[in-house]
Amino acid sequence: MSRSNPRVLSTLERAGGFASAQEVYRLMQREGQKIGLTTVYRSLQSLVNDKIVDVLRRDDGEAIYRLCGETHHHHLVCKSCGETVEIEGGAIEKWALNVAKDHGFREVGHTAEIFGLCSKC
Amino acid sequence: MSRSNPRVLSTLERAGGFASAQEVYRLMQREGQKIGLTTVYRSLQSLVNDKIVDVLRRDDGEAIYRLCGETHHHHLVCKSCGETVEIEGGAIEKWALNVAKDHGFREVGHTAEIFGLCSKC
DNA sequence: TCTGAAATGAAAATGATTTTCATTTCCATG
DNA sequence: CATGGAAATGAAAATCATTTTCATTTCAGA
Ligand SMILES: [Zn+2]
Ligand SMILES: [Zn+2]
Ligand SMILES: [Zn+2]
Ligand SMILES: [Zn+2]
Repeated sequence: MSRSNPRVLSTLERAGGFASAQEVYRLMQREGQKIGLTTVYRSLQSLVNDKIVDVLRRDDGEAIYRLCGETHHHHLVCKSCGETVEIEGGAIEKWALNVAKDHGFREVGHTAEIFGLCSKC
Repeated sequence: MSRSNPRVLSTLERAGGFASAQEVYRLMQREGQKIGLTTVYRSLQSLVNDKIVDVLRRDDGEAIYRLCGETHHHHLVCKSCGETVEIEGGAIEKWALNVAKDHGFREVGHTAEIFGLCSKC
C-alpha cells in the first residue's frame, strides 16, 4: 500500500468542496506541480482508506472526494448538482444498532445516504 | 429518443432486485434472447426517463437499475460469511424524509445498509 | 407497395480508473 | 561515503462501463 502524497491532500483542501481525481490532477498541473495521475489516484484511495476523505459518486459515475470532519456523519446529496449537506445521524445510529442487536450481530457498522433534488434544482 | 424494448423490462423484473445493464444483457444472452448491448443501455435509459426504473450506483461506479415501486427494504449483512437479513426500515424512512425536507430537498431516496458479524461468526 | 421515421446492433470512440513495470527516491546499515 | 533493498513514482498499456456512429432492418401509415 502506498502512502498518500501530502501535496494531493493539500490540493484537495485548497479545491474546496468535492473534486474528482482528474480535477485534482489538472489543478496540480495548472499550479505547476509535477505529479503523475497515477499517484493522485493512489493518494486519494489511501486517504479514503484512512477515512481522511469521503468518496461519493457524481451522476455520471465519476468518483469525487472531499475532506471530511472527524465525526461520523452521513450525506444528503443533490442528484442533479451534487450539492452535499453533512448530516448528523443520531436516529440512524440507534436504528442500526438495534436492528443488529435484534439479530445477534456484533461489531456493527452501517452506511446511509440520502439523495434527492435540492431546492435550486 | 428510442422507446424501451419490452424484453429488457421483462428481464429486469425477472432479475429481481438490482441489476446493471451488463448483467441484464448477459442474462438475456444466456436465455438465448437476441439483443444488442446498445439496445439494453438505451432501453434502460428510457425506462429511467419514464420513471419506471430507478438507477443507483454501485460502490465501483457501475449503474444499477431496479423497478420502481418494488417493496423497499434494507439489508443486514455479515461481514464474514455474507449472511443477509432483509430489514424493514420504518425508522430510517422517516429519518431520511425529515432530513431531506428540512433542507428543502424533493424526490427523496436513500440507501442504507448495516453490516457486522453474525452470531455464528 | 412505397416511404420515411424509429429501432437496432456492430464496431469504434470515450473516459475514468487500474495495472504493469521500469525507474527513481529514501533510508538504514556497514 | 557507498550500497542494497523497500517504497514511491509515473508513463504507458490495459480494463471496462458507457456512449456515439452509422449502416441496416423493421414497421406503421399513406
Ligand atoms: Zn463527510
Ligand atoms: Zn441541486
Ligand atoms: Zn456470519
Ligand atoms: Zn429505506
